[in-house]
Amino acid sequence: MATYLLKTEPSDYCFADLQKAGTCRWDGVSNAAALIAMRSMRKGDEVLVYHTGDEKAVVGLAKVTSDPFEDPEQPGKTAKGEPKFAVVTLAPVAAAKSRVTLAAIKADPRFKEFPLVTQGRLSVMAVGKTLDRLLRKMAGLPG
DNA sequence: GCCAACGTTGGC
DNA sequence: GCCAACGTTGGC
Repeated sequence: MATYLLKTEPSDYCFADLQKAGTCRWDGVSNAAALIAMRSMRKGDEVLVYHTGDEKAVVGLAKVTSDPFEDPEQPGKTAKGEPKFAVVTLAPVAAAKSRVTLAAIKADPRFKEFPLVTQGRLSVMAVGKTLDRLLRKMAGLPG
């Protein structure tokens, strides 16, 4: 089971909205690198939710409740037959007991190659096992 | 197919 | 509000 990190602008769609709704379809991803990560997700994977804007912190954990599928609003396949604009559905797992800020992540040398730091504009990325464990520990999230 | 111009994102 | 980074678009 893999873990990913998803960025969102909290004024647009925040972790609290997901907790309130109980489920959501994570769409709107159009960046090529981010879509590759979306397509590699599988049902049962987990995602750390990161808020950009004023918060700039990991705020919660959610579960991927579907395999990637075509965005009904933008259907289409890639040359490989994968969904062009891949989306998944999510369900909330837990809010972070302690939000892990971007500043804290940047201050820790173990994150120096983490895409959140090195590729500021990437909105969906896989999180390796080591950093996943570390982030969950820092956030007070279940492992 | 290359490259310049432009737009968008996100941190400061 | 500004600026840097980077992706995308459009002309050639």
